[in-house]
Amino acid sequence: MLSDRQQMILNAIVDNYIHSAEPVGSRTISKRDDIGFSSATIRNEMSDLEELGYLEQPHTSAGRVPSTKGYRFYVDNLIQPHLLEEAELGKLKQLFAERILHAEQVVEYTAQILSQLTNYTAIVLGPEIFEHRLKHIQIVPLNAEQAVAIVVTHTGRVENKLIDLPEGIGAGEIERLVNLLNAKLTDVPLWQLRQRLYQEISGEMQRHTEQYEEILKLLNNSLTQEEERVYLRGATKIMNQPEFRDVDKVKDILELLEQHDQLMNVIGMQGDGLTVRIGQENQLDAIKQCSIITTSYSLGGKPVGMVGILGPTRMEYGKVITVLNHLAEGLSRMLTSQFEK
Amino acid sequence: MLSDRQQMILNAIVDNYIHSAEPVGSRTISKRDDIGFSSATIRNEMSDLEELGYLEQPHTSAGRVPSTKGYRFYVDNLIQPHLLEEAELGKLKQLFAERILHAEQVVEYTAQILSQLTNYTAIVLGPEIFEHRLKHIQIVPLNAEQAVAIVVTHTGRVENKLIDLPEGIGAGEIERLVNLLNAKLTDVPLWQLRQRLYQEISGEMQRHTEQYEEILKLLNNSLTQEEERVYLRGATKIMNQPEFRDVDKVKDILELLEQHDQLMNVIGMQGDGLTVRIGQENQLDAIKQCSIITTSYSLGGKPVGMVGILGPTRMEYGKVITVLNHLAEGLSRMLTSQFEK
DNA sequence: TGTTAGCACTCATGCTTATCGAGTGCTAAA
DNA sequence: TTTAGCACTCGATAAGCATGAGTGCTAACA
Repeated sequence: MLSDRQQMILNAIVDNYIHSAEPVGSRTISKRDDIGFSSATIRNEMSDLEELGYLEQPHTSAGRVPSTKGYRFYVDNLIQPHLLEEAELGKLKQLFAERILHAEQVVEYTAQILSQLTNYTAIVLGPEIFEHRLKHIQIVPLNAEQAVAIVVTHTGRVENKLIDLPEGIGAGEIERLVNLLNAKLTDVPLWQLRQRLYQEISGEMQRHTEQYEEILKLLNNSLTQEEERVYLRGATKIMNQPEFRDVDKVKDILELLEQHDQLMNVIGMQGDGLTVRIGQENQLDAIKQCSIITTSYSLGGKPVGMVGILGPTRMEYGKVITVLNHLAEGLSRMLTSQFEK
Repeated sequence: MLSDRQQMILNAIVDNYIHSAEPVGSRTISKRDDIGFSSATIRNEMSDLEELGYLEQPHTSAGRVPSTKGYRFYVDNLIQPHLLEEAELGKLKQLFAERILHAEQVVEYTAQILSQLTNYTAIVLGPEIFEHRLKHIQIVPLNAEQAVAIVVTHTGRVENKLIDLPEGIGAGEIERLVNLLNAKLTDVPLWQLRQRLYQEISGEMQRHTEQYEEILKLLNNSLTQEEERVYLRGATKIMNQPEFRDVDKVKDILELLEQHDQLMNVIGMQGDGLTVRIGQENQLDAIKQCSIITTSYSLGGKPVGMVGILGPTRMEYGKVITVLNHLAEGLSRMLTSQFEK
């Protein structure tokens, strides 16, 4: 275990490095007000901390830089609560004061603000609400061959899909089917739709033509699967970091971020609650020099989505964590109050 | 006016530079099979071409590089038809063979393929169909306070918006209103909706409560304005270009591309048909070292959207123009056949 | 008169060498 | 246990130099 003094020094080094982006020397530390030792003493401790794996030296005559293990210790044990500025809090409050927005829009704004506040890349996922309950189904024929199928959930989410109509089906028949579907399936959770579709309707079905069967299949395929949505903001912020002045490094990261399905791997595979993944701890090579902090937000106590920040390992952990917590809490409150009626 | 030989040499230089990204020397040109002159002769011509403003010299003892004026002449007069490879044509055909897709999805795929084929950044706009005619309006109440308003157009586009309900309005009343709206407004072009809403309905209105007025206002505000959609793919491709190995240059460009409203300025302000905007000819500083090629695609002969490519000034103009033409034509055909029924 | 060979000149690039200084590790004294 | 002192390391920066691609100019040639 690290001694108090070692922790103090480690803390000072990480703090310093986070703000300077330069390897930290012993003298820099000994000059700090909160440290009362000479540079020689610090040097000895630093040497020990390096041996223990908390620090690294880019080369012999350079200062020290925190290792992944060092950051990990910092995040787990040393981090101090960060106070947000008035202006920052204001922005958050403003976001949560918005009304008349779809959940998706809220989430989109969230990403925007998150990125603005932290100056890092924001990734926001969801909300993936398994409890979406069917509020209304509608089929609008466009012409003899095509129609738009629309599903509205109790949360106000609207999904739509273009479908090919079976040949020779009339407007009246479609209307009858839609009425039937609405009567039988309203308030059914979307994830149950598939089985209920056949359970409830099959009895009635026999009295109708096989054309219904056709349409049901289409509905089944197209509307029971909700697409997950990822919002990405401030992807270019990473280029502000001095350690990413290299086009090749940046390219790998931005290419990763461009693929939204990959983003799910980056942010989605984390547990609920606050998670910090530092440097090497990341699976994907492209972001082994980055840290990712995520947390989940919830609806009625149940986690439904994620907010996350991607930045350099040399990230302002304290601030980001505070912002994320605020945001997730506010989002949860907002969603819950809006949809739990 | 440039002599035939000058044109030949300019063509050779641009060609060479496009593929090598290095300033082109007189010897390189004189060695080409299609040029039968010594390097000294070429040197003289190059000197003249520079004086005329078609070429530039990075420094005294370097080769020549085309100026904006040089590229312009190349594009306007020298460019030779480019033949697409079998595989490339295949990808395009495959795209146009897709069925049962919303126009937006087609456009999204288009951007994807465009970027893949050219290895540059693809920007696709639209389709902005002013002729969208109303097919169906629906209002689905979620609870006592909120509802989702949905508009379906004859092209299968679905727009939706969350609205606050006036206090004390009942489900029956909403249904009556919706029926009225559908009866009166079906087949009205969206852009006329605003005026027709009041024209047609005002007579009926007087018989109903002012709550209708409230809802009409909401519909008016929220649904008559269609949002334009920009699709961006392959933004990171610019980093493959040797002249963009500099993080600061890249940053400016990517930051611009991140703002979708700015993209409209980049791609939208062009005329119909094929447009090439080279380097300095661009308004925005961030892309003064880039070229943008755009063309419009149409529905029933009327331009409704744009496809464009953003790359370095040193762009493969011939190939990009060919691909864009193919694509715009195919898209137009596809849209027209799908929606002009 | 147009073309080309020849040659001196320019200048970015890459390599080597020297200098500088931040920072270290070790030793010995306090 | 702490710290002052000192030799040492090594990246960063600058200076000097050679190289070579490419030019412009001149003079000879067809």
